Amino acid sequence: MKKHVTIRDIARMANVSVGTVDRVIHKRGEVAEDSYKRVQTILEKTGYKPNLIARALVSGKSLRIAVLLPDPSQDEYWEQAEEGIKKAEHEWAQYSIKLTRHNFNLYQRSSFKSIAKAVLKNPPDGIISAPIFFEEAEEFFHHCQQLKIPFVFVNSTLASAAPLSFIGQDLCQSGMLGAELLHQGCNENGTYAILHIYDDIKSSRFLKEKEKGFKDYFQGLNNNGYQVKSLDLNYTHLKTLESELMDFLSEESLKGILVTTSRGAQIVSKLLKRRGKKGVKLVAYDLLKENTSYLKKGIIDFLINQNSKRQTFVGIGQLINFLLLRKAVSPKYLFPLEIITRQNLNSYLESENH
Amino acid sequence: MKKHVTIRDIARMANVSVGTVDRVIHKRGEVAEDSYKRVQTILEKTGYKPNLIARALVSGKSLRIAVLLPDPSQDEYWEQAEEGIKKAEHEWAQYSIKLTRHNFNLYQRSSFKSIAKAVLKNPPDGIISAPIFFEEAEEFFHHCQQLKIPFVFVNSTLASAAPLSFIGQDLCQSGMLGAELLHQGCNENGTYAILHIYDDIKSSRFLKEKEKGFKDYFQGLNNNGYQVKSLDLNYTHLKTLESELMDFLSEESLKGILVTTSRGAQIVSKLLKRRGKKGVKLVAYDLLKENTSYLKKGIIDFLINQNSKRQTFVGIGQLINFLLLRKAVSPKYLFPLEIITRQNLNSYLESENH
DNA sequence: CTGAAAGCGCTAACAA
DNA sequence: TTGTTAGCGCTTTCAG
Repeated sequence: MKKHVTIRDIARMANVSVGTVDRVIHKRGEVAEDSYKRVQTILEKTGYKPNLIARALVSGKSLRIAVLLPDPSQDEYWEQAEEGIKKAEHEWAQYSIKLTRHNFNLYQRSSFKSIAKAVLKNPPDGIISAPIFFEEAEEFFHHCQQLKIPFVFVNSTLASAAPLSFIGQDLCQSGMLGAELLHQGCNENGTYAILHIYDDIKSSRFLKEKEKGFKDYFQGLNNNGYQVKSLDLNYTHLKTLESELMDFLSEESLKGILVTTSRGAQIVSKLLKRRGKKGVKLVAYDLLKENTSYLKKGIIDFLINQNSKRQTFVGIGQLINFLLLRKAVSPKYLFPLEIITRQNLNSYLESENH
Repeated sequence: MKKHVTIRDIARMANVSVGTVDRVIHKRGEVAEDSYKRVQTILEKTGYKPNLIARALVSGKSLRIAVLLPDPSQDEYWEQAEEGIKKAEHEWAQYSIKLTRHNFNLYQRSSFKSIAKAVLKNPPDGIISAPIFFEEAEEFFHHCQQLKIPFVFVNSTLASAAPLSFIGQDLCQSGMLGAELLHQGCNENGTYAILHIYDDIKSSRFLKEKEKGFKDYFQGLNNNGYQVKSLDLNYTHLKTLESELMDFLSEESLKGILVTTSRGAQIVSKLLKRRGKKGVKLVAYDLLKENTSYLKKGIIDFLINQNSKRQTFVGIGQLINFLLLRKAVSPKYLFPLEIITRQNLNSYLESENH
């Protein structure tokens, strides 16, 4: 009865041809004012919805999307991100999407700069990236905006760059969650610490957001029995790092530690295992191999999953929705803060397959 | 260069027409043996993948899917399931899918029987359902199988019925998780209980799986300091139920309770609030309004999310993938066991919007 | 400025 | 048993 209205239907109703209707739908001009208005009203009145299937079919032209992310071989987190890219590639194979990798060195801002530049040698239809290096990213994506190349961010964002979409998590809330996981259950007074252990001092920008949440949580308790510490450690001198950490762990009142980086989690886990847990809780991030192994052993109590695989998968999807299917995309796509324990770990690992 | 192989390409390569190729692809016979084999080999050699877009476009016929689920107005869990159905309806609007609701009474097996029967008055192309009433479901879905109507199950399954796909969670593992959440942190000895509070005694089948996991967890600890209890209570006499529960809560050694049903969670929360938490941990299921409210108040410590909304959403998707896009669907689609606390609740509620 | 027409890849009805 | 052909709804030339 109320079958789907097609472009043909409205052409008939407006006494014009399908070509004209298409012109007003895509606002590509060359339409007489009155025809335009006539078509426009009918479009609205009928609530016309284009058939995305047909649209995708006809535009056999293959999109080219640039993947501007850290080298997956440098870091397991970004290796998982690459898996999401691969999965998307497979999922959207029908649309003959062309993804080209542009991997930069995670620890070298100059690398980002040059690799990013190379992307524009042959401008793609869209870009997926992570603005890890603040200034460089800001400059580059401003340039993209001028070139009208849409881009999405995963993992972290850059408000000033106004991406088509940001796919990630609320980092401040994530810090609060970390605090809660350390503190809940045995509501003991004591010292709770947030540890940042990294290579490049400049990536700390995002870690500070987690730290804010962490501190806010304890502040909100209205209880003076807690001491909150934050510690920034540079990874470059492993020996001194370890001894500094051992000092830290020897503190009697220490009740819980949130480690914000994956490297950090591995080091702290190792040391904590060596000296014995002694009631110190440990919360870390992401389903990396070492992390899940320490989780199983009971050294790590909880993991918070950022799901980098799904982030990139969704990111590519958003880009395709926008570029190919011309669907609306939400500017912010925040993932839930997933809590992983020994007992639900497998359910997460297995559902990754979907 | 290596553009996508089309049905036309292989027709040319096999010296037949597209019609013949189509016939062998869909195995609808009427093809000479040698043509068949020739086409088949070329199909395999080229690794031909049909263009799902084109396929969906041409089959303009609208699928009719029957939704055979409990009345959403009876229960908030099933209300959320209905939201997933609505979301799917919206998501797939392009394909002009027709969903017809057949809601049965959650507390009345006879209702299922008659409503299910009505579904077959005008046989749909596919069915999404939840086999809550064992015998009735078994009989009905056997019938569906004979009629070659594919069906998917959400929430719980029926192995003997061999659904096209089951979308849900591992209930036994879910029980283990519940146990872990109660027990972790303060590793105190004491009594841990699993409570089933329901209206219809026969739905207990699924609850027993959770109970098994719950018990297995404590058994696995190799520690005699724990006492594990399970309690089955019938909801019909609220007054006696409450007094029984109060007795139960008064036990000194009680450390934690896992409540397996949503009604149960509300009653236990109320009572626990009245008499004071006194260190008793409470874990319940699902993001229902009352549950989240008790979670925020700190009466409930953790919720395990079964995500009925996404279950039905995915279920419809599986059906459409199979019926319309002819994609392969996995017979089991297990969701991760999501842990909800005060600090990540909002991140889950908000991500529902996607 | 507008309309007619040729496809995108696949399906199915109809001829041969 | 085969090949031919007319669409599915939309986009995009290319003539008027």
